Amino acid sequence: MSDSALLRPGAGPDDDLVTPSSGGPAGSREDAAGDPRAQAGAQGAALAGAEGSRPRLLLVDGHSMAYRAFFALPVENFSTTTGQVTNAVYGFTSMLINVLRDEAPTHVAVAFDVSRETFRAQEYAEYKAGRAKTPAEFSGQVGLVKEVLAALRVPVVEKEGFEADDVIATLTTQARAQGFEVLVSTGDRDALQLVDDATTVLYPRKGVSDLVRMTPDAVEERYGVRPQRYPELAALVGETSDNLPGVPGVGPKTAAKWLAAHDGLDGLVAEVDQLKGKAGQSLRDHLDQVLRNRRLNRLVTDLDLPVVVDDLVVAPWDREEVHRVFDALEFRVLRERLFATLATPEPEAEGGFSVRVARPRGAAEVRRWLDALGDAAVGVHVLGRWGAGTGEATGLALAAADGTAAWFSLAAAAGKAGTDGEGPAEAADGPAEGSVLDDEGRAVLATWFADPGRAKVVHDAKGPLQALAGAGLAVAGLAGDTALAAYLCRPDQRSYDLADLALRHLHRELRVEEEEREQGEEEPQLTLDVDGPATPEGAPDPAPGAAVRAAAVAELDDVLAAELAERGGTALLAELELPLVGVLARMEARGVAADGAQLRALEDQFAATVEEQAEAAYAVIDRRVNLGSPKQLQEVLFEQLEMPRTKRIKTGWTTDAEALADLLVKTDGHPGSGFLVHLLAHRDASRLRQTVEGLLKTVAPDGRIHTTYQQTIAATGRLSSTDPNLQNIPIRTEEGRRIRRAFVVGEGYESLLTADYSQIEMRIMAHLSGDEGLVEAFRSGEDLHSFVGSRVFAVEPADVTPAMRSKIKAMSYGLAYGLSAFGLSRQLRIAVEEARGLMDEYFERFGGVRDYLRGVVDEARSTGYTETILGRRRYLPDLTSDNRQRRDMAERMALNAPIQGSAADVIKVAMLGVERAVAEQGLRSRMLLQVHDELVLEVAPGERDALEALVREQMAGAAELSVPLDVSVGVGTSWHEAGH
DNA sequence: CAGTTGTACAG
DNA sequence: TACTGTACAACTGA
Repeated sequence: MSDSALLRPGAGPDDDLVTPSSGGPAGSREDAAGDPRAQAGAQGAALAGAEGSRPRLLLVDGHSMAYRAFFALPVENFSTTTGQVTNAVYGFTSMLINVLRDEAPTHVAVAFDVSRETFRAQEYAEYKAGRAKTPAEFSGQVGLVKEVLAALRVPVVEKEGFEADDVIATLTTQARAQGFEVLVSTGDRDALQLVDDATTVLYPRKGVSDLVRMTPDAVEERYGVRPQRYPELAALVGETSDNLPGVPGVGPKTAAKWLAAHDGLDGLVAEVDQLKGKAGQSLRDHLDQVLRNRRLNRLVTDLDLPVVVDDLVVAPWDREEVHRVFDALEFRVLRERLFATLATPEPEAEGGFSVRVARPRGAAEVRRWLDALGDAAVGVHVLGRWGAGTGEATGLALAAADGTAAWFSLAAAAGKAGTDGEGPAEAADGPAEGSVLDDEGRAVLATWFADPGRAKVVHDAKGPLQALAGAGLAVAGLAGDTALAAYLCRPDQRSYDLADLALRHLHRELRVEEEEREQGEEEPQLTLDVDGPATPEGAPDPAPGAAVRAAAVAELDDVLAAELAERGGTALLAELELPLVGVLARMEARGVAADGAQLRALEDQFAATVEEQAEAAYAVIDRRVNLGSPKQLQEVLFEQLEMPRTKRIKTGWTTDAEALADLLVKTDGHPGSGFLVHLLAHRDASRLRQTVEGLLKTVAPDGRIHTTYQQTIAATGRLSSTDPNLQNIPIRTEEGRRIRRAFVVGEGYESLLTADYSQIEMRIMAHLSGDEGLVEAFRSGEDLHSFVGSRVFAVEPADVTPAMRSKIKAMSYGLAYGLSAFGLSRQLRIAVEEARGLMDEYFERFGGVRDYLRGVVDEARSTGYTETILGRRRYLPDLTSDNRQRRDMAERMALNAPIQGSAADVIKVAMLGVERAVAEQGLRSRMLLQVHDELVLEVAPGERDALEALVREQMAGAAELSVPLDVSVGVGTSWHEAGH
């Protein structure tokens, strides 16, 4: 196997590549996909068609089909947000899924060419020469095709020195001998020589979705010869794609006629002298070339391959890997199609959960049950709903990892349940009142929940905690959160769904495998499945499903804690993220007061401006269009008004504000420039109106806006804010700032206080890089950008002009984002050369920064991850991608992640400190909002000075850096006034 | 009706 | 060809 490779997904060197072995305990490996048990027994069952019928082998020429797809699908419609072009992968994958579905093969493989150094090129140096160089955008996709195949567990077969066709011919020959039916999917006509009664070539007619079945009759109809004769015909006619010239003056018609008349090429050659006319002479002149063509297009059928046909049994695909790969490629629809059209193999799941559900209701029962729990953390799963800072719980399950579980019905508000967040939407406990926890039982449960010594583990705890609080159950002792743990392990994931985690880390489906009643329980209507028979009252019994989830959480907690420990994240979870859960829950619950009247007045005003500007714009172009439609705007600007084209985007030319401003400068005096002015004004007002309307919709009955913080979204460790997003309230324009004025101090409080870190990212960069100049800049207390500017431009700090300062500012911040000279030149609207000069000068003066930035990428490349000051990791596998776009993107992420992430660490520490100190000092003031480097607090009467001191101390002291953490504080009756 | 695209706001 | 997010309207396609 030294000169060939059989590539299989996630296979380490020890793996038997072809026949997954069985045995080995679950969890014995880190990688769920590699768990042999997960696959055992499922072989062939997933995709196979009618069992017992003739076996069918599907062979695909990977290179050929992907290449077809590359030219069939427009590049501009297929690329990821990171810029990776995916048209070939998409087309190939789509084709593969269709063929697997339609043909239901029992065996499958994809063959690839290994290199151009084939025996054919050795015989004929011009073989395949003259082909346009493979576009780089295509080459980069071959690896991705292989990733998809790995995820689908479709074996890839290659043989050094041979083409995919030879591999296919060899496998076809073997399979036919074993009585297989064979399907060959390729865009290479050489494969037509393989066609016979048992072998069909699926040849792409147009693109890759439309495949023609080339049977012997179809070949004959199309080319006039039987399939075995096809290569003889091709030898005569030539094959331009392989740079094999044919006999001049001889086309397929003549060639077919000759072959028929002389019983093939051998006969034709023997009788070549008898041929008449120009064509005959031409053949005689080119006979050597024809014979060479025939040698070259003869496929090799006896290669020594590392696999035999029996190894190619269709295997269940790797669900986790499919998610990962399809996510990365942003193939949402395709993934849906995969799961919808090809029965999911469920390979990773080896079963569900066994639970024994008790239903204690009275105090004694509850106490006895709780006491019976060991010391291990207890999984908690809450049913109910939550969001925007509040919630109500209708029931909850507690479970130990061994499946011992209890269900507690809190069904006070039955009937309208449905959850916000991860829990299943289920009605409140259906059964009669008797099953609801009684008041004394509830009190016992409340005591247990409030006991910090009783460890609880919850999945995505913030919402459930709010729901429990709504039910009078305050929770202390949150010892784990499986969503947070998973996030810290792999912060780039799209979601941390409990079912997915259970599958990935426990290799089990989130379902009830078996439920036993607890000893002494008399509960006749238990059902075995959440979706199973309904209880007499008509509602499904929520207990088993909740119990399973609680048990899964308890079990997952152990596994994830171990994984997190390996990644050095234990303290980060226990000391930062977990304590923060409660802090965020309280901040959400508090909300921030909104001045409704002011918001409504703004809404009217912005709406009026929108109206005016729209009318004015229509007047210029003499018609009404939808100014919010980029498509219609393009028509107006570039066709009707014939303005110069802007930057290209997928759907034409951009109409974004930056481009329009450029256009305005260029077209000053142009009859349509008035349109631009009104359009821009319309955009601004319309955006502001939207923002205000959005905010108004979220004002709660208490007159406050309660955002929801997401703790597991941003890959760098930042929080995010949704519904509404309070982290992007306008501030840069005067109009926008008026919205901030509508965020006001609430009743019973005297003011709002904002406290923000100044230049925290630059300070972190100074700390991490240790650059002496930058460190000195911060220690000097001088204005940062003036200080840096004075060094870069070699002038006194006082002589740094505003223009110089703003250039420096842009550059300093850009550096942390991986800014290029090109990017800087665009940002500053200066020449690339000038930008490059600026950067060179900058790095000359602050060489430590350059060394640091370089080093951080190098280290990430070798370790696979970046790290923040608190050890928060971000894994960036694309750093070693052979695709430049992806690699560059990953490098910029690597530059930015430690800086942005460390800043996130720092403010999170500060938040814990502020919350704790406020409590310790017995202040009534409270923290309301976090905006990445800023905290907003509501000041209780008389506490202003104490609060300011406390906040400054906690924020400045949140980390020990080599430069001071400067905090600026402002106070006022609105967010705007408190700002600075 | 769900998903994608373009635009725009924040740090 | 600057990182991290969220929201919205328009458009697209199953």
